[in-house]
Amino acid sequence: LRAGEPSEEIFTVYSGWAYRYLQLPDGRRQILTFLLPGDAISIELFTLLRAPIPYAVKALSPLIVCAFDVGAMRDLVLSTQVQRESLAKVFASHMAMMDQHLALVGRKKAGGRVAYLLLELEQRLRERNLSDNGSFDLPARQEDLADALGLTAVHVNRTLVGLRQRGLIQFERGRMSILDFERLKQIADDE
Amino acid sequence: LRAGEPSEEIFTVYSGWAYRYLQLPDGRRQILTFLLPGDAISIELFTLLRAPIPYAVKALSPLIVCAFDVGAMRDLVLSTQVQRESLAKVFASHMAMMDQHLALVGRKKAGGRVAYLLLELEQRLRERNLSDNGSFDLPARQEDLADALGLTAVHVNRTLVGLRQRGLIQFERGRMSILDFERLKQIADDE
DNA sequence: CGGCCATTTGAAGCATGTCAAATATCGTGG
DNA sequence: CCACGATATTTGACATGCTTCAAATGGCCG
Repeated sequence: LRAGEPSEEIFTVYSGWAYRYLQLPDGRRQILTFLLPGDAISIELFTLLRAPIPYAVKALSPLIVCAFDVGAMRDLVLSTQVQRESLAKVFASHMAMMDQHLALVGRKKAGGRVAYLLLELEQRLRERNLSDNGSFDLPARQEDLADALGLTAVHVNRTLVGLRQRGLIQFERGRMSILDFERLKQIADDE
Repeated sequence: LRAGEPSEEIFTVYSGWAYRYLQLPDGRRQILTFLLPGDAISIELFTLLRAPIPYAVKALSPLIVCAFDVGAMRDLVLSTQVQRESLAKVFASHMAMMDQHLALVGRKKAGGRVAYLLLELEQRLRERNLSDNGSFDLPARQEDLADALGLTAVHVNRTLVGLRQRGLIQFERGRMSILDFERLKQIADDE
């Protein structure tokens, strides 16, 4: 999805990963959210019709999405009290997540940012039964993690290697495992 | 407002400034949004009842707020098509602003961050007739700007002084003036 | 097997942070 | 109304975390 294009359809991720991002005037890019299976892309389209979205979306892996007509979807999610409650929770938890990311990027150093992101991804995947005991598929390259965390790919690499050497994580091409949740959480909090 | 406390009322700012922020485990703080006259504090309470808010809010200056019963407000904003449209726009523009901030903090250096923030504040104030030709009251201290931008108060100071020496802005205790919008925009884009 | 892309590592530079002290401004009580 | 203490801004010197540039290594796919 390109920034600025209005959409007649609203999508959700069925399988695979994608990401929402902003392309800056100077060419750099900030990844705003990783979109995982079960996530809605463009949640504002639940209530906003015919609006251009102010960001772009790209797939990180082969992606299967579900497409819904925005008008029909809007009528559906506003139709009952239960639906409206659910929608409100989707918005609220999305905003809470974005707030956390801002604090992460604004106030933590590399170690804490990487640790937090890994823990967050693992938790979101676990809720969807896509994490096997801390081990999960990670289609994002280190450069993608960097663009999400406000760092350089090189520095993300150094940080990941550091965590691996300390025995906290393990990873290879396309796969990540968290070995020590406790110490990783501590790093996410402290650094 | 303290983080974690549910609220029976939803507030809007009538006059004065406030800010939404997260307090991190290590004591540091990230300011998420400056709340200006006309802004709703806690927009998720428009649709979400009896939910604890995941951030705190503090006044930056003597503050007058309007308080509304959350239940009545929710019924009101969902009552008509026009109201629902307005609400959707409030949510969407809030999310777009937060996305921009994340990109700002994640991918720009100090000069660009400060320039962007000043331009954004001036624009939001101008829409409310609170900017006199680029000149406006700024109750935030440099330390507050720093906590919003992911920088140090010292470094914000150096950056501001730099902009002043170049003749782009002017400021004294509690007041800020933008002298050269064009060059400031250029810095916000380029740096 | 060869080429492409991602990861890894090293060395050097720069932006920002930290610490400390001087100056300026504000609010308050005498 | 002034003097004082508290708080904010400003400046300097130095430390450091992150970036940049460059090259080597490794994995994957055609």
